[in-house]
Amino acid sequence: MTDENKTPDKFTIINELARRRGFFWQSYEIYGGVSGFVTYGFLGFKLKQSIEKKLRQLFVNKFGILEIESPIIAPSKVFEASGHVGHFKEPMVECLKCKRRFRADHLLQEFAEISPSEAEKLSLEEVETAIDEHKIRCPECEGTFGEPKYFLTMFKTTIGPYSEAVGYGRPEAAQGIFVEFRRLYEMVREKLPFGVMQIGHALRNEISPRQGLIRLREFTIIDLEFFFNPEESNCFPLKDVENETLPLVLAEKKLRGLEEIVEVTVKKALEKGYIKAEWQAVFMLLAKKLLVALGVPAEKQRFIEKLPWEKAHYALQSFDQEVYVERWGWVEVSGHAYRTDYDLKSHMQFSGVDMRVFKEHEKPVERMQTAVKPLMTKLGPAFKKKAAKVAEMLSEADPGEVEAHFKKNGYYTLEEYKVLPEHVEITRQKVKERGKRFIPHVVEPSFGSDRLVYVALEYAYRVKDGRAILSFPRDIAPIQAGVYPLVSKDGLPEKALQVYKTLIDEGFTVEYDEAGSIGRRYARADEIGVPLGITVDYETLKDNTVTIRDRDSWRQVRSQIKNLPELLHKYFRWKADFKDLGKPFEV
RNA sequence: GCGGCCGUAGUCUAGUUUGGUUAGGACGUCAGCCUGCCACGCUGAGAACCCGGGUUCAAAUCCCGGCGGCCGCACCA
Repeated sequence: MTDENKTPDKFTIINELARRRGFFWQSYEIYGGVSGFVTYGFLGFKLKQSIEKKLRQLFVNKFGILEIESPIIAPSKVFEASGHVGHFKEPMVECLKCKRRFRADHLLQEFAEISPSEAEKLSLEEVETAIDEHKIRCPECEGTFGEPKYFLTMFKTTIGPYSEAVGYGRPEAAQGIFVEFRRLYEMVREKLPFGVMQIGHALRNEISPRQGLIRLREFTIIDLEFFFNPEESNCFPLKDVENETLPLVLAEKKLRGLEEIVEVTVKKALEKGYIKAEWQAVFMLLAKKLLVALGVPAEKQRFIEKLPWEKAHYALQSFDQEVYVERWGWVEVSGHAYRTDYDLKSHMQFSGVDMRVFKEHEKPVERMQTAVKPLMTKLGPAFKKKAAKVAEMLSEADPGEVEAHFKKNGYYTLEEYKVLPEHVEITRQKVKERGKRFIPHVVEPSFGSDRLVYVALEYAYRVKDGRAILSFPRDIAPIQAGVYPLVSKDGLPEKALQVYKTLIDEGFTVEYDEAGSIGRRYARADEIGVPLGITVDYETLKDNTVTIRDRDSWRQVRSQIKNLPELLHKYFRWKADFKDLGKPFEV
């Protein structure tokens, strides 16, 4: 803490409030704390749950998206196939003089003109040799470099205590979906498009996580993988949203040094090719709506396109949804990547399991097929014991190619065997092709749950008469209502407790508080964002009415206790406004 | 990970320069009283020197290491 910065910024205030009131705090405090790990208290946990619930309302339920849960630890094969082992492990060199660190592969690209793909393949020894050969020095201070070392930002472990089997903590939940694709596709009865979502923890062993909920080593990721046929335009929700706008910052503009936001409709973004996949545009718009529902106005959001070298290895095109926060400016809250068939294709190669789906043509397509049929009566005498092997190789060969060789040379060679036209019979037959097999494409909206919690907090925070208020949208508030006796005597607490129990039975999240003065109780509730305060006063004892107080306007209305459940249900479902909750009440 | 600044109850902080009483205050919390609508008041209680080592008769204070925080650099697939 330095003296110059006496006025704390919102990040500091939110973190302090979060710790004091139990939203979240750094984990393992009794052992000095470990950076990059956070524990949510009761309120933070509830808030996070409400946010995830909101996302389910907007995305998941509407499109029949399946939600699953898969393990955090995966065998190394999974992340080798996904490309993460290759991309999370980078050779680094440190300048012995100024201690700055550089990506060794980047240095080689820049100063030794080694292509990125070649640089990636080099071993540590080769990297060291190449640096020596090209006499590469520190670009900052001309110092010499120490030995190159890998840094790996995935958490590594062994599966089984005595085992050498390497496992990794997942850096994203997406792979848990891709590896199960066959089964999931069966579960939706083999129909495209469909989506699968997973909310769960992910691990990234960050070098220096120092931004509270914004950058954690263990965090909650929301990965939604949406599978579709790239050749078929059946993005059914598109028409509902095509005239709504997205704030985009395009890569081509960024390249020219402009970070200007262009506000374009979904329709235009697709027509102009700004966004390459229809589903991606739809999810981006839904992501914008989600953030609005969490209290972040549209003008504090933007979608910034990643430049080719900024993109993840799996993405054809990707946008980061960013929210403006006070301390850091634009901060990513979700990523929208067009992953194409990258992941499924890769798992198909590594596992040998067919990840393709079959799509039936509307009408079977008929076409002529050439086949090369070995004539064993001729092959036998010609190749003796090797005849069977030759026959097998022939059946695997491309018939068109065999035929062409016969025409051109009069024979076809298979390894050391020379096959003559009389050894085989070439047939042509009509085949009906009923459909085709292809690998579905994927667009992926991926949210950082913890970042959503943080921006919801920052945007809910305001100060009124010197008091902190968290003005959460009513449906994400961790506690929905507080019930208070006006004074803690004359039977008011007993009556208030009755009201409290009634509301609990109705399924509301309610707190009861009788400590201190009524003003203090309102203040305490405002600070954790309780939208409604229900106060039992002396009138209540006469006519069973209570006052209801609005957190944001501090106005009050008066209503019958027996009507509370219905009124509150309507209010929290946005079917009623505060003024509809009762008759205006002035003290 | 590097450099700079820093670490005292839940929070903010006095004390550290110059080692020496029972580590002081405010807010919050809890209990009791009070309280007829926005942190009222009174009484009381609980609660702290980041961790480890060293120097010293004596360490919150000086030294070293670790952990953590803020800022900058690097990193953020």
